[in-house]
Amino acid sequence: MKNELIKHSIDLFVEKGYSATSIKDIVDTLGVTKGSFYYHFTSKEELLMDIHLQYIDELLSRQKRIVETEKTSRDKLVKIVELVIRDIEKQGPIGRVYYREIRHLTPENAAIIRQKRGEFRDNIEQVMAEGIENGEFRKELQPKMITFAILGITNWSYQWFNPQGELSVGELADMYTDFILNGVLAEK
Amino acid sequence: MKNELIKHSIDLFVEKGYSATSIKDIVDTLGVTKGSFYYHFTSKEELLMDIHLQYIDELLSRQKRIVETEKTSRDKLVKIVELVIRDIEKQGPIGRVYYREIRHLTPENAAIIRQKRGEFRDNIEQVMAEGIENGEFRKELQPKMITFAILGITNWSYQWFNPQGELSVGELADMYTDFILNGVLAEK
Amino acid sequence: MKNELIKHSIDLFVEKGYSATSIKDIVDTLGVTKGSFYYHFTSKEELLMDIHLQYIDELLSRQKRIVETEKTSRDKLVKIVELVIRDIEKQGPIGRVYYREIRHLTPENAAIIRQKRGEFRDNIEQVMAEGIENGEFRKELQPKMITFAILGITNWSYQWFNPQGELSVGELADMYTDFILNGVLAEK
Amino acid sequence: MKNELIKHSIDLFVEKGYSATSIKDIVDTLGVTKGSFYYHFTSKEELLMDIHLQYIDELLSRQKRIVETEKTSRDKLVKIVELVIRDIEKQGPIGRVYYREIRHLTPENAAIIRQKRGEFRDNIEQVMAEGIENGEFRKELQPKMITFAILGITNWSYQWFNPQGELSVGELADMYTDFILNGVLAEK
DNA sequence: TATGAATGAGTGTTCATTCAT
DNA sequence: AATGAATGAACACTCATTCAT
Repeated sequence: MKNELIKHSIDLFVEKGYSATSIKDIVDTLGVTKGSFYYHFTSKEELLMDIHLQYIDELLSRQKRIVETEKTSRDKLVKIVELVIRDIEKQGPIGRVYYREIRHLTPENAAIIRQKRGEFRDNIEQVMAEGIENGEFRKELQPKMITFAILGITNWSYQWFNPQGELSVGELADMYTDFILNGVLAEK
Repeated sequence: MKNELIKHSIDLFVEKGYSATSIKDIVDTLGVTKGSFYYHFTSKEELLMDIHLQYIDELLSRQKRIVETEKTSRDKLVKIVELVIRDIEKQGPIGRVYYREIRHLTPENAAIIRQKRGEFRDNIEQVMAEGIENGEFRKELQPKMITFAILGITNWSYQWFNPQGELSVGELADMYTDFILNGVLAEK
Repeated sequence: MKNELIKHSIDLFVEKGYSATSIKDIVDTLGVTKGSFYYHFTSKEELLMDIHLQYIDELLSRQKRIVETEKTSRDKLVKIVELVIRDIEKQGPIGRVYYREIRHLTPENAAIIRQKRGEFRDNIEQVMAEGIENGEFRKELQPKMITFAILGITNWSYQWFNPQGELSVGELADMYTDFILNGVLAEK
Repeated sequence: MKNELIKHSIDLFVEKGYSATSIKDIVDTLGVTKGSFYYHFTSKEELLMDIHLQYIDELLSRQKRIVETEKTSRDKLVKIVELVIRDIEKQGPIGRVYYREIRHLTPENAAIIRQKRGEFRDNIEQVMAEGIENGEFRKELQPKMITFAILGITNWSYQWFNPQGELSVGELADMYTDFILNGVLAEK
């Protein structure tokens, strides 16, 4: 039930936004009552926090595995980009909620999520820094700014990319890793 | 007065989001009454539409001038990226409202804005296509996808970049044009 | 201008009711502004009072002439019924406002109108009483109740009768005077 | 609770009219909150529709029984008049709301009510037509117009008759059936 | 005469939340 | 684990009225 509630509320949050989605909207799609919702969640915000946590925690753990497994900075970067892009299909629309509704969390909860987001970003930044250091990436790059640029490319895809369209997530991932590598790889 | 209302509401929409900002919030910051708001706007949504129109129309007209003035595809691309990045400082926080709140427009109004967004994107796409054709840009690039990547980089900056921070908009623009050019320019 | 305002507001009051008609509705149909309305009327209620007064005063004066002019009770009654029925066409929809919106007058103004309504009713009642006394009408009738019955027949016509329909006001008046006379005239 | 709300709102609608009665007025008389009102009704108009339906449905079903039970046209007519007049006391002031506030229903709902009103009128018309055919009523009568006259007499009573006054509903009913019969019965 | 801008109280309605059952 | 009823604060919006110009 709790998972059902989460699943349906994500769809609604994507479609109408968190503020514009009422508890009634959520429970109506499941045919249960509001009281039932409040048995499983103490507040609407707790639900939102659950969604955020679930998403970022999975992303972080998979990112960690990549960093530990891959050898070269180049491969680490490629795999992380692929992770985020391919997730558009797998995790579905949750990503859009994730980037948009953080301001509706309480300051404390927002801080927790921001910290985890920071971790994810820091991990990319570190890959960049290592790559620059070991000569894989160009020396002039500023790891922090390039990280934001990469996140911009990938996150923005959640806004416009349709996995059911003419391009598959795989093709999009290939295209973008290619583009990014061209921007960062040192000339041979 | 109408302009004052627009200005203050942008700040509030940035901070709390459109749905979470009440008309009362807006008029209170100006010390006027709700009745006054409704003298100038027929609805909250009209205000949001005004904000969207004002923003995209200015962007479009400046983009048009760039495309007409600059000679090479490279310069066109550089200037457009600069236009968007430097706007973070000039137009201030309005950009964040622009990308986030479109779903609160009526379908008709949203369609109008989406069409103008499409124009802006199409213009970049055309610059890419021209550059590829005349040999300035790499042959393998897909104009459409690269355009989305560029928009991802620039738009995402509205989410995190602080013009009062250690980096100026000018420096960020330089960095990003450099990164993008590296990704698209054909080897010499 | 004042007369224009009265004329258009009657139409709106008929259509939507007094409460549901706003000053804005009224002035919009004339293309003027609210300030203009308040130059001519001190309040919305004053307008309503004007409408009531105009209507009842004309009715009363015409009724008075009938009572003074006609000889028999029967003719007095017939002419009064005709007066009210034929007015559906002449005065148009004002009658419907008259009977419906009196409760939106201030108590003082409502009292004035009710008193004039009372006069109109009393005059009919007196015709009935005279007719009974002089043997024209049946002895068993109670003037007061019959008066209300007659007013019911005539006033109700304002609710359903369409002067542009298959029946003319003249025909309706004939039919109803006939029906009423059958109910009240003493057998010969 | 729902019934309580209906009961109290009828009183207020009678007194001040539908438009001039606010939800707050209604719930304040019961000491509950607006939220509670909206738990039971989806809108103010739904409440108005409920009132209309409740009234006309009962009237129609009782009218139907009369038409099926009574033998002569005369008796049918007498019983129907009595039904409406006696209802002033039983159903109380609801009748006044019924005839006055129909224009505040949505067009769809108004159509439903108007159709039921039409049925009630048609049933009387048919009694008239039968009575004329079988010789009980005068040949010259036009069933439709006489029906409106009868409805005028009875409905108007809702506006002025006070069941607690000097006359009882029974006496009023007798008086009016007598008056109407005099107007319609064929001479013997 | 008329306007345009503003007011402030009020309207119908929504909604997150509570709680006895 | 879930319901049905209720709350109360908030919301977008309306409107009669005022008033300087």
